[in-house]
Amino acid sequence: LAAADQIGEEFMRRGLRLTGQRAAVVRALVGLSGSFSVHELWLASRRNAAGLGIATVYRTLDLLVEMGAVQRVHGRDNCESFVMSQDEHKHVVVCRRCGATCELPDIGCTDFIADASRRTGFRIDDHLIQLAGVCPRCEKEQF
Amino acid sequence: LAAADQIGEEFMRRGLRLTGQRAAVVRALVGLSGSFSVHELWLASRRNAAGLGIATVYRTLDLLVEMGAVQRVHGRDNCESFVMSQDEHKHVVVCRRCGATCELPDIGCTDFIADASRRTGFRIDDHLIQLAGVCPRCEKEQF
DNA sequence: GTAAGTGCAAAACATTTGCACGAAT
DNA sequence: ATTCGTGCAAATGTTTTGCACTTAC
Repeated sequence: LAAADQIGEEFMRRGLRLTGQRAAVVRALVGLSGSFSVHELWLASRRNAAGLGIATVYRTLDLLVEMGAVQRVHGRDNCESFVMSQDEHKHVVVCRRCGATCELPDIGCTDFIADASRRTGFRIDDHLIQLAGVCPRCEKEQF
Repeated sequence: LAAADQIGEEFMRRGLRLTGQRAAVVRALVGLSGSFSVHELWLASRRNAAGLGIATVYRTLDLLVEMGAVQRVHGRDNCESFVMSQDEHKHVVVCRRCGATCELPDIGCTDFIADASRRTGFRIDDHLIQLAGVCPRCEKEQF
């Protein structure tokens, strides 16, 4: 996919080496649909690079988050999932059943945030908005 | 505080015993302003109950979350903070500097969520909205 | 050639659990 | 009395780190 190449270039741009292991993680990343755990990403990456250590996945994931290619998904309790983020900063809807995700533009929540700022007096400069539910496909497949 | 008593009653109502340790945790809880970690709650609770084990704090915190008296606070990365929640389900604004929190009513985000549902086709039944910024007090205290 | 990256194993944490003892009803 | 709750310590699971070895540049 083109997305993988784009991320690869971003590594270079930042003066980071695009090693075989990092490329393997990135290729696995774009192959995974929806949200995933570190462990899942590790398993998927290993198919592209035998013997890949999980520590490398953690280290690469840190970089990917830092460069905005991946973002953390927060559940009501657990927060150990991630998703690839197509663009800059988007909100995400996660399917509680299959983990599928869908992104949403910022537009629409600005009023809400401005109002919150007005009510509380806080200077609000960051927000975490994540919706959860059931995706159309799972909805159709009955229970 | 009255809040502590109210939570104490909720324990009884659920057929749970209001032990000295649980009361100590609750008293510490209402004393803490803003968000706190498990460890911080443990330290504060110990002042009310010497020798209190951290396992008990974890267990009590689970109950408090279950009964809606406390909710988890999600940061962009770490998710190990909690806040006391006055009412049912509210959104929270957290001060990145001092951890102070302020709650917001659901009203205002319903349009946004309805729109998200329309756009994505998901049946959305849960949402996590947490804003971050700087509180008025910290803002005044310069840098 | 050299700095950056990797795998491995150990360490560091955070959280949960089993169990014998103590406390509340 | 009997059940429920607690402390302790061990177990668990996850993430980080130190270090010798390797690799991309």
